[in-house]
Amino acid sequence: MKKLLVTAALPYSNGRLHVGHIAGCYLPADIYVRYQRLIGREVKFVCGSDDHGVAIVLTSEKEGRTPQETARHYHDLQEADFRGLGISFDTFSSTSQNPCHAPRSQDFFLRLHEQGFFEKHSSRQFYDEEREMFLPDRFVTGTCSFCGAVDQNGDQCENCGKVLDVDTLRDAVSVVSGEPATVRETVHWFLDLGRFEEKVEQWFQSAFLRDQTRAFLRGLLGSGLVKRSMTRDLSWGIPVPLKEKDAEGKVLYVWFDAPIGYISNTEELLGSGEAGESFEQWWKSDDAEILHFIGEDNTIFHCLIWIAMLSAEGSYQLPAGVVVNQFLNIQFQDEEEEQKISKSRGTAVWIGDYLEEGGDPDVLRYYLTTIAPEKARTVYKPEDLLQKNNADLANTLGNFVNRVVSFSRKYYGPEVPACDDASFDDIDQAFAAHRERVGAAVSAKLDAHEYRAALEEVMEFARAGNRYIDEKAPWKTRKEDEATTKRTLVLCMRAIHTIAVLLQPFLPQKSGEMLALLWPEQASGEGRVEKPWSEQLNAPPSGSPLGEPVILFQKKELNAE
RNA sequence: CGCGGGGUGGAGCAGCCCGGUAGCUCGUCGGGCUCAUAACCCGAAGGUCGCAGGUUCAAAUCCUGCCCCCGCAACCA
Repeated sequence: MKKLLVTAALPYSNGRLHVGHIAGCYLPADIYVRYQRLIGREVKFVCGSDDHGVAIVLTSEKEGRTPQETARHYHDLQEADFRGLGISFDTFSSTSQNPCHAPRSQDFFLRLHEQGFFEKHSSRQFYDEEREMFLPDRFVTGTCSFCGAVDQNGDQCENCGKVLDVDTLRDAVSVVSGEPATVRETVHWFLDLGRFEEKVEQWFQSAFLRDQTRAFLRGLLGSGLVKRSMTRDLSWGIPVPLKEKDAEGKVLYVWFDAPIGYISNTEELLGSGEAGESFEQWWKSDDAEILHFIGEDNTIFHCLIWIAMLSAEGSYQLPAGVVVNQFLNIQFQDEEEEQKISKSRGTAVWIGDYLEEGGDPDVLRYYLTTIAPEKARTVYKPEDLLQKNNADLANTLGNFVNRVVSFSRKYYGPEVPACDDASFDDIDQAFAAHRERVGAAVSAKLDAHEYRAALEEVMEFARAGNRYIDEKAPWKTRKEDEATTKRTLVLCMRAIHTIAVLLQPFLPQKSGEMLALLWPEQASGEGRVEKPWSEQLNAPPSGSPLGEPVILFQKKELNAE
C-alpha cells in the first residue's frame, strides 16, 4: 500500500476558527488520517496557516499590529483550537514563519517562468490614492453599468450576474478608505489556464472527487479556462523573484503560494534529504499519494489552478484526490431562519469559546460528523448538539457500556467473565455476525469518504447491542443459567470493544476511555490500540480486569428557551 | 435559457448512479422490562417521494418540460 500524505486547507490567519471550519475540512481529514493510521498505513498529515494577502494587511492595520504579528497571533490561536479538538496534524506550520516556504515558492515560480508559462500583461485596476494601494474586487463597490444596481462589489453584479471590471463598475468607491477609487495601470504575470485544459481533464478522469465537485468543475471546463494573474501589488507576501524593474514591489498571489505551503510544510517537517527522510519521498514518489481536504470555496484553486501549476512545474505528482465539503450554515434557537456563518454578524460558534466553556471535544466531533456537509450544505443548531449528545452518546452508547459493565461487576466481580464460545444460540450468533461485519462496513464507508454514514454504522451497532442484551435478558437468566448469562455479557463486552476501536478516528478521547474500562493493559493514550482494527475480534479476553463503570457521556439540560 | 446544489410522513436525513415491498434518527401515542445515565426494548399512528407528461409488466429511482428554495468559488481568503 502506498504511503499517504493528507493535507487540510491552510486556514487564513486573520481570525479564529469556528465550527464551519472544522466541519468543512479539518475533522473529516483528521478522521480519515486516524483511520488510515489505525489500519497500519504510513501517513503524514500536513497543515499550517496561510498568512499572506490583502486581508491580513487590513486586519493588522485595524488591530494596530504588523502583518507578521497578526498572522502569528491568529496562527497560535488556531493551533490551540486544533489541539483542543484533537486534530492530529504532524505539523501545523505557517507560510510566513516556515523558513522553507519563501524559497520553495520562489523556486516554483521561477521554474514556471523558465519554461515560459507566464505571460506578462499590463492591466488597469482600481486604486486607493489615500491608502496608496491597489484594490482587489471585494474592496471596491459601485454601480453596475448593465442594470444599474448599486453597492455591487467589483467582481460580479449580484443583481444581473454580469461580470464587472474597471470599465463596467461606475462610481467606484474604495471600501478601505471610503474615498472614490481611481484607476491605474499595472503589470502582472499571468498563467494561461487554458493551456492546461487537457491536463486538468486527464486528472479529472482518475482523481477522487465527489459527484457535486465533478459537476461544478465540468461546468467550468465546459466554458473554458481563463488567464489568471499570479502576482499582486502588495508589500506583504513573497517577493516576485525576478530581477526586472516591473517586478519591484510585487508579491506572489496568495493562491499561488498557499498550496505550495503543503509542500514547504512537508519539507520543514521532514527536511530535504540530507538526514535520510525527505519531502520528495512524499511529493515526487510512486510510493506515496496525496489527498487534499478542502471546503467548497477552495474548489477552483485546488482542482484547476493548483493542478495547472503542478502540471506546469512538472516535478511533483498530482493529488490522488480532493475531498470537498460544502458549507455549514447555522441556526440559533430563537431565530426563524438558518443563516450563513458570519463573523461580522456574530453568527458563529467559536471553537475557542466552546472549549473554554468546558465543552467536550469528542461531543462536538460527534455532532459535526453527523451533520457533515458532504453532499449538500447542512445546518448547525446548538440545541441539536445537546440533543444528539443525550440521545446517541449518553442514552444509546454510554448507557449500553454502563449497563453491561455494572451488571457484570455486580454479579461476577471486577474482571471479564468466562465465555463459552461453543454454545451460541441463534441470537448470539446473529449478534456476533453483526460484530464481525461492522468493521468492514465502516471501512468501506470511510474509504468512500462517507463519514456520517460510517459513524452511523457504529451507532447502529450500539443500538443492536441494546437490543441484544434486552432479548437475552441476563437479569432473568442469572438465576438459573450462569454460563448463558456470562456469555451474554462477554459478547456485549466484545461489542463494546469493537465499538471503541471503530470510534477511535471519530472520538479519540472517549474511545480511549472505553478501552481503558474493558482492557486497560491494551489501551494507551487517546485510545490507541496495538493492533489494526481487523485483528481485534476476540478482545477483551476473559479474566482481564474490568474497570469501574463510569459515565462516559454526561447528559446535558435542554434549556426551554 | 450563467453555473452549481436541493425539494421524500411533524422536524432532520438516507434511498436515486445499477428501476421491483418507502428506510433511519428525533418527536407523538400505547405496551414491556428493571441490568443501566427516568435509561433500554417492542408496537402503533403519520408520506399522492415538488408538479405534469413519457418509457416500462413495474419509477422516489430512467427521459422530457415546468415550479419553488439555497448558494455563487477563478483580480477576497
